[in-house]
Amino acid sequence: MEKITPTTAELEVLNILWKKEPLTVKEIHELITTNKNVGYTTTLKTMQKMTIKGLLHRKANGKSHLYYATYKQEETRGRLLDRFIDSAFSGSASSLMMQLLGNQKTSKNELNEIKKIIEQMENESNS
Amino acid sequence: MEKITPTTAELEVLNILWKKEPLTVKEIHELITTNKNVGYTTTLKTMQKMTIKGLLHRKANGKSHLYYATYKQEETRGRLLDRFIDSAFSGSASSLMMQLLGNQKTSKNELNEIKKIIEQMENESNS
DNA sequence: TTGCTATTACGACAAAAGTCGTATAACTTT
DNA sequence: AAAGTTATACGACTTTTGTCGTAATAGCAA
Repeated sequence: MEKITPTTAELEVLNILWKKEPLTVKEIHELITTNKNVGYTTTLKTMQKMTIKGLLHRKANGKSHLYYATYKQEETRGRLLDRFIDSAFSGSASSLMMQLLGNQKTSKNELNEIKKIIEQMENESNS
Repeated sequence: MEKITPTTAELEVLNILWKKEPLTVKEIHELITTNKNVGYTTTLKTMQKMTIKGLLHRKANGKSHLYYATYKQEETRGRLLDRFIDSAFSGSASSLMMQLLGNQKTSKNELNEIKKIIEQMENESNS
């Protein structure tokens, strides 16, 4: 039962759906193929499997279906993050943070965003 | 050539090796089996595959071998983190940070540490 | 209502990841 | 040097992921 850990391909679908829900297979496939190059049935099959696993659910809509993400973005990402920290950072969240901040690929804008978030948290915890 | 992205099982080995290097298969296997339950040949095979891929290298040592990680912890973790941010957080590092701070209850001291590091980075990039 | 097209359903295959059994080889010990 | 022990080598099998071809179906158009 506890197995809400989508794969990479599944996350592509979810990330799209979390932005704008619901969507049809066709719509999602069009968005996916702006970056990547896969056949329509591949996307369809992925989504059908996700539905069976419980990651998605759907509603008939004329001849096609409208798909919804079952689990909220934050919940799923939290789970994935925990797993990732365990495997890649030996369970140390602060190691991950340091890595993130030290990473050259993190842009200055992102750093500013992060700084804002931290300041905000500090204010909250002071009150 | 560019493929330094270890799998979960491979990361277990690397995380051990990064702490205390070099080690034999036996030593690593003993450490792995404190948490998990796998056969000796499984660990051995994993490490042999890693050696072929270039993730590990080794040195004869009497009847056995001493293993070393080829890539530094920071480099590997950076690569993994980038990939993870892409797939799980649609490429947004600040989203990940927010998730991290929202999930884990980070202490005030740790927040200050992080803030310091960010300021330091900003100064460096301004110079 | 007959056919056309869009969509889904189903099955199959390939590659990647994880696991282990058995064989071989290399030291030790006697 | 023979026997025993310990480590490695190798191959095989299983599960998970990703991919797609082909068949069936449902709604629309003529």
